[in-house]
Amino acid sequence: MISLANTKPLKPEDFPPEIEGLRMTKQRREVLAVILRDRDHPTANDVFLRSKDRMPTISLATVYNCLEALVSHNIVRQVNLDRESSRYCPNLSDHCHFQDEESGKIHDVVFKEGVKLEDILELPNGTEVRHLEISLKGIFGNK
Amino acid sequence: MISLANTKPLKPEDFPPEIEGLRMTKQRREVLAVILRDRDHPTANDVFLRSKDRMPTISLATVYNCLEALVSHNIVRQVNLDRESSRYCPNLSDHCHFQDEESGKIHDVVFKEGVKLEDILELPNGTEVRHLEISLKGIFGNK
DNA sequence: TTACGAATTAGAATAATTCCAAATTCGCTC
DNA sequence: GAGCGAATTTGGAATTATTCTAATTCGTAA
Repeated sequence: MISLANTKPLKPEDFPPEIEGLRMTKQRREVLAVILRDRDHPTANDVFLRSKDRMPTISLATVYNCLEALVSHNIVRQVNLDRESSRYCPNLSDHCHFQDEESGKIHDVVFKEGVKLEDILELPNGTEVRHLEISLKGIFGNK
Repeated sequence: MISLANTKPLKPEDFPPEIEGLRMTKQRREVLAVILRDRDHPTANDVFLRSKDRMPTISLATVYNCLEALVSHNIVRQVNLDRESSRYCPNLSDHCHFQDEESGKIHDVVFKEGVKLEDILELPNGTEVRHLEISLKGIFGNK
């Protein structure tokens, strides 16, 4: 899997014609560019509003379509915290999310070196973990 | 904090007049009884349908009210998986949730003895974790 | 350039949850 | 037990995020 996590394409035009088997249309480029530019875990509506700057005709439905395409092709990750709207994250590496209750900001948090799931959870034999989501809330320390 | 996790009150009438500072009304008793009886992580609507058996006049709005009262008084726990409706769980001890992708069933999973958050996550100094939610999906092993 | 399947669009539809205002019930005090 | 203010319940309307639908447009390949 290629990772766009650390690339900084300034323009949607910079994307290749296809990523992870997904054909990159104008709208998908724009949506992806927004998510890679502002790494602040925007909601679908945030992405919609920001995309409209460069592409005033884009519709909210298209943003949802694009997000769903990007997520199902493992190009961006969908993040669900509580019952709030889904957020989108270009960081594909294993990590979890910490929502600061004062600022509302969401921080990526990584596992300590060498931590494995089997070491921390009591899982019955034969269990196959396909998805894992860890979310935290509280006060996030010194930045 | 008292724990109702292992009690098995057969009748709502068995509850004391007040739990965790929350006055137990007829409806709150009924809702709590349902959650303690069938420990299958029901949704608000599930609770509503089941409550109607004993209390045909209860309304969905009341079920939501009762659930919110029970949750905010730490009598039951609200569980959010993905974008699905919230589910409710009488197990207040530290645990996480595993949704089996074949059966749809939700299993409680506990941490291994002695595991502490600080040991597994890279959290900046001064971080105060107030809520933690871990959810897993995949195939749940033997039993 | 034409044709075809895929993608986009606007708006309607859906589903979970919350809000609201009226009716009821509760816990007290007399 | 009657009266009273506060809390709770109720049904229905409102809200919000998301999905669906049907019509249009786009992109590519012949």
